[in-house]
Amino acid sequence: MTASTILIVDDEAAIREMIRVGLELAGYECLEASNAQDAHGLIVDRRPDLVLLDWMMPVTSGLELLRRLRRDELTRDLLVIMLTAKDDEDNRVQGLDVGADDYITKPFSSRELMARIKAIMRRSTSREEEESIEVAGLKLDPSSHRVFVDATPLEMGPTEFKLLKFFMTHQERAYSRGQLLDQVWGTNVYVEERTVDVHIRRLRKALQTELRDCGLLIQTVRGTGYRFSTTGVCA
Amino acid sequence: MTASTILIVDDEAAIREMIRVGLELAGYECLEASNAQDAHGLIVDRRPDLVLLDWMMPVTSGLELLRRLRRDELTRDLLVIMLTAKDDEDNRVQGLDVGADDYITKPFSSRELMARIKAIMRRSTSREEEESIEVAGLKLDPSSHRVFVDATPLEMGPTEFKLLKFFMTHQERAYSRGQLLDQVWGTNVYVEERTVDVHIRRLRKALQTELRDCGLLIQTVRGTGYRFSTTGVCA
DNA sequence: CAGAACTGTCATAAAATTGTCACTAAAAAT
DNA sequence: ATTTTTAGTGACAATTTTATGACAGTTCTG
Repeated sequence: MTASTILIVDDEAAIREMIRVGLELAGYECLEASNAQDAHGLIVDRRPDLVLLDWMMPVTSGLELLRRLRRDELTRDLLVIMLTAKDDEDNRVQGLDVGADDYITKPFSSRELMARIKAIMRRSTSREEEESIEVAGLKLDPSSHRVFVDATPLEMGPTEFKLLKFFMTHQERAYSRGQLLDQVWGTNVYVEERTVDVHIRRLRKALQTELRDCGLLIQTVRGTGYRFSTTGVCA
Repeated sequence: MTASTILIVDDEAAIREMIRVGLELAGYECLEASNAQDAHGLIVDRRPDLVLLDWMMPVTSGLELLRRLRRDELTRDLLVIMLTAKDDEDNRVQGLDVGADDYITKPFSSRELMARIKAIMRRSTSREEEESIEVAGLKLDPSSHRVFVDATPLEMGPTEFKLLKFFMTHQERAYSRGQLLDQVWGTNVYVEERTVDVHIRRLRKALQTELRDCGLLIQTVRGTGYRFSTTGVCA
């Protein structure tokens, strides 16, 4: 188990269960917050690897918190497992829609919990250090969340940034729209595939400066998807 | 939906559900088998993209079948979603441990089923890694979906790419137009055989560079069809 | 709460790809 | 040497696939 921290929102029973089972955790914490905003803030603060999110939180809504987590760049990649009541199918679907990685119905067995956590963590790519990436005169700095061509900063939205980041870390390879949705938007998100086209366009536009047109770095692969390649100019 | 085939093991209700929902499937099949071995054989035979595996099969055990699937090289990468009874927690855990990609509890909503399938299939598309093929100074890279002569990328349409890929993986052998249609265009597609000629020409043209004329690699076998052979220059 | 920034979808325009033809060139058969 | 087949070509019109601009609903930011 690679969890360095597991953070449980509003469900002491769950964590006790985990401890009982002997889940090897480098650390864990049980969090209580009166509203989604506070909870979100605390989570950002603690930087856990995994969040067990109780759907039936007394005060705030699990859905609301999950939305916030998925919206924020800082917590977007967080693994979130919902804890839902046994028959609460609507919420489950809703949760998956909003971007929960998985759910567990209460009451759950420790074995199931562990299996889920294992599966989820195996599935997710390990987060590594965020170093700035530089390709063909294009520099992307994850920490400052900015992109430069030579020295001039470029303007772009969060989605375009993430898209570019993915491309810069996965060059010279064609990706289908579906794969891009999966990688950039995240799993369990229903978005039209054509939406990718639009964001590609926005990104290409953003990569244009008076000096260089780095939008050419993003090549369209007909019938397949897109590819980021330095073969296409922007020297 | 990219499923070319979805195969349902022993659960007619599930497939009816999917049809009702309008899940766009290129094909599907409901399979019944008296034991795990037979079922495994049938699955190998059908080569589906996804298996919905009912845990409560009347005769054979879902677990046993899953084990077989994971053991066999041919079916190892198959996506498997278990269908389990609502309270059958032990089996769920067991299934995930043995290697199911996900599970759905019955009765499930069509939305949930679709969400799961979509997510699972998107996630998996990058599972197989194809290696680039290199022949006589000609390099075809499936991952980037490109072809190079030496280092210069070549331009060609999707069909020409597929055609070339087929030839490069099936060298030194003559194929009739009909065979090529089957292999490259896909079976049950009604297209004039002479269409192949046209695409052969387009491919030959695409393979021409100022330096080399790799179009010569594609030889015509009079009265029969075409053959890809390194005997024909482009050294 | 108002204004600015983003997002996901559409409708439409613009491009690229495709399957066929008609016609020419090349080979094989008479 | 001619006729008969079979393959190579260039041109097209139909279809598909992408690129774009506009929009309306939301989410941030003050």
